[in-house]
Amino acid sequence: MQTEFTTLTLADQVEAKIISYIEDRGLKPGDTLPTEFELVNTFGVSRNVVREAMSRLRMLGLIQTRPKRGIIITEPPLLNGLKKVFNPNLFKLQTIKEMMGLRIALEVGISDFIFNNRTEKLIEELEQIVAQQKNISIDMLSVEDEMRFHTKIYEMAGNQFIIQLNEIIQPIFVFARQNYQSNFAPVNNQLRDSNEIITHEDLLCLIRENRKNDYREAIRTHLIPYWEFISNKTV
Amino acid sequence: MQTEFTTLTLADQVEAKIISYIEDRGLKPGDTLPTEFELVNTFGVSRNVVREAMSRLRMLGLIQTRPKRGIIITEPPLLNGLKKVFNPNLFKLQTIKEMMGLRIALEVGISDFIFNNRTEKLIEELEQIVAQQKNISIDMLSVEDEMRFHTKIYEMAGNQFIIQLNEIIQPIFVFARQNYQSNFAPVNNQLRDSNEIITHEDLLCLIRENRKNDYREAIRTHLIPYWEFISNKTV
DNA sequence: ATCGTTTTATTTGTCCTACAAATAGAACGA
DNA sequence: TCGTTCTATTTGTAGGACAAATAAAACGAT
Repeated sequence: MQTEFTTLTLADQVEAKIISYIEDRGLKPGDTLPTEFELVNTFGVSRNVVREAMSRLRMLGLIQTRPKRGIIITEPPLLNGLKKVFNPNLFKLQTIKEMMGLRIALEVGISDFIFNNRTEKLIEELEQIVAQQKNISIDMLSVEDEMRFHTKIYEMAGNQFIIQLNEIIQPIFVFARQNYQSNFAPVNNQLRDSNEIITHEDLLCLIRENRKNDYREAIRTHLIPYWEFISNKTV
Repeated sequence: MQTEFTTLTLADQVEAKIISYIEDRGLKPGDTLPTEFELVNTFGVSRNVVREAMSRLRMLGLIQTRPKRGIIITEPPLLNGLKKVFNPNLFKLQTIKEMMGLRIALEVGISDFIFNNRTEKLIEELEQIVAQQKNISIDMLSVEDEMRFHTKIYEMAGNQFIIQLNEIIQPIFVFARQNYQSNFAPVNNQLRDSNEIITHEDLLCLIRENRKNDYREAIRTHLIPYWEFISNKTV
């Protein structure tokens, strides 16, 4: 499992053993793990090593530690790790494109969820957002307005995990617009010329009128610029 | 940010500061961080604390450490953290349903990707998989056959991140079939009675014949049992 | 006897020192 | 100039010490 450039430290090993320990015994949130001293004895390593390993699991939200009480297993927030490493500066273009791809797939894929969860209140909130957005140039909204609209769409879908995932990967779009602006403009112009642009207003309208099938088609069209971005081999 | 039940340890604080340090300076993979001793001095904490924080970032794949060379920033594998905490035993039902939801959304959402990436080779591989699968009861495949088919579908979509995400959340379906089997049977029967079942053979056929629009509809139908599972409030 | 308070023992959080192991870079030599 | 050896630096691991928190036990008053 270990590649030739990484060495497996004792902390790595202890960490893996603890994770296995939890899985193998089918432990559940609320159950306790052995104390640091017991772990030191069973693994035959220094307390430092055990503490490094536990520190990692603690960060991931897999355990909680309290003096005297010991180490308690908790239901982990699933995206803690992703959130911490999500820094577009560190990503190569391929990764950025894959994030775009994920976003397209999710937003197309949640269409059914939206219409299943649709409430008057949510629609009104979406109307508010659409009403307040301003074009900064022709058919071009500010990043913030874009984010606000799409975030609300995810909210309507109602899946907390997907909502969080969207929140975490949002910065990718700010980043892409800042760094690859030129890649979006031509597609937009082309779409406008052929009168194919689907605006937020259009999407809102379809949601309000409960036109599920039309929405599924429309959201795909709306996302075409991103699709072009990830398909463009020359960027 | 700190809730009333969690205390922010020094390691938590140092970890956060290092992450900000990387973001604020716009550091990139290959760049180096200060040495442990320098961090000890700048933060005024013990080496232990610094090491706990770096140990976490190391685990996430954000940095690499080597004697004499110091601490080097790397492009982080995005799903390291999720992979480590992904243990269905620890999840409440709501979380399991959300994972199901994610899977449905993704699999519906990647339809366009599949037809964009479709190659003769991949189609043949999918044919192989479908040819080798065996019914364990009427219209019911083994978990392994299910996995093999859908994993190949994700592979056809070609998005590495989504492929990894699918690999990580796979255990949820094994888990759900083992623990909530009874929730799938009635839906399946109902679908069979109304002759609405879409099999893997049907999906393969649509892919082979390049019938993109039909596939988009078919995959939604194919996933109805899962949809019912997550919509069922009484489970 | 019960309830509230104090004490005690345990456990994690932090600091420190020491040494081993790896290695980048300098010094050296052919 | 190139390959080798040496040196200094840096991370990895060990172990000891004490502080802080707190669960559980002991205690005391009503």
